[in-house]
Amino acid sequence: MGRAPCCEKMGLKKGPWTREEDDILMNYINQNGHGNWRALPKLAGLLRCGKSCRLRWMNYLRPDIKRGNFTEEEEHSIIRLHEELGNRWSVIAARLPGRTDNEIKNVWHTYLKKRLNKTCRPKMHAIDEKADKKSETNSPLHSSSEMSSTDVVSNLPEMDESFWSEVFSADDSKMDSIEESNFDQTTDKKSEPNSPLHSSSELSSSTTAAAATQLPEMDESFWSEVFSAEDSSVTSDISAANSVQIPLDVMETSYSFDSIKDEDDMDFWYDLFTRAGELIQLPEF
DNA sequence: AATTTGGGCAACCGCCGGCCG
DNA sequence: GCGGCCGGCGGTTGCCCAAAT
Repeated sequence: MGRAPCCEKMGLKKGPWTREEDDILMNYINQNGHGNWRALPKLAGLLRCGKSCRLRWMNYLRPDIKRGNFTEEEEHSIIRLHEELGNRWSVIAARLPGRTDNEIKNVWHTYLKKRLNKTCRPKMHAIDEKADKKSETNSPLHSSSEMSSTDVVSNLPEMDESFWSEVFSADDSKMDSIEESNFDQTTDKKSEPNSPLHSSSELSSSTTAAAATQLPEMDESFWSEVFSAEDSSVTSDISAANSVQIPLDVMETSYSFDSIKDEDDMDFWYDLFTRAGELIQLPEF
């Protein structure tokens, strides 16, 4: 390419826009349209490059931009669309009226991605471990325990975006079903009636898969509470049951790395995360 | 109260592809 | 077909501010 950066010329201002600059740009575009962005700043009397003007207009000054926090519905859409489209922020933005690609990108990187990672990482690792162990032994459950939980955490792989799609390939219909199922991601996941582990089958597997794309806030203390309190009612509830269905609130809200004690635990985690929504046999605790 | 840390967000940078002469 | 211009896009940076220490 070799084309010089548009702002290379000296004398062009960079950095945050002032109110006065905003007014000038807005007034000019309202009266004349933006036309040629490169020529615009000169015509409007701004000491900015055209690119900067365009960005300011597109991301901030346009009258049709919706300001303020993203709604739950918008967040769901972003997660779903990102799964479907990847990092094509402009395409995603086009499907969210009033939202800019930059805004969506920011929301993704600062908020939604972390939520996905928080929930997904232990599962990834569990699956990784499972694969490793399967390559070493045919036994899916063996008790050798050379890897500490510290190692487990330090060896966590980076999450690949495609992984999420592979594991929870939630499509639109699934998203619809979750919406219809009155799944309330705003609810505190530890609160009743969404008990941490229960034996009913209220939640379909498609619902679970879809909900995995919604990922509400995680309460990291939850699993510690479940697994560390030997005499807790929750633990005894688990022990008393032959099988459970892993409910959404468990999938989404809870784990603690500290609760991963050994490789048997890892196997449990593997089952937990890969068979959520199914009726599963409980391991021995 | 002062300092550090981390999150949120606006803006910048470099690359790409389409258009046009 | 080629090269330059331009708009658009996605990744990244850096500032600001609030929360934590």
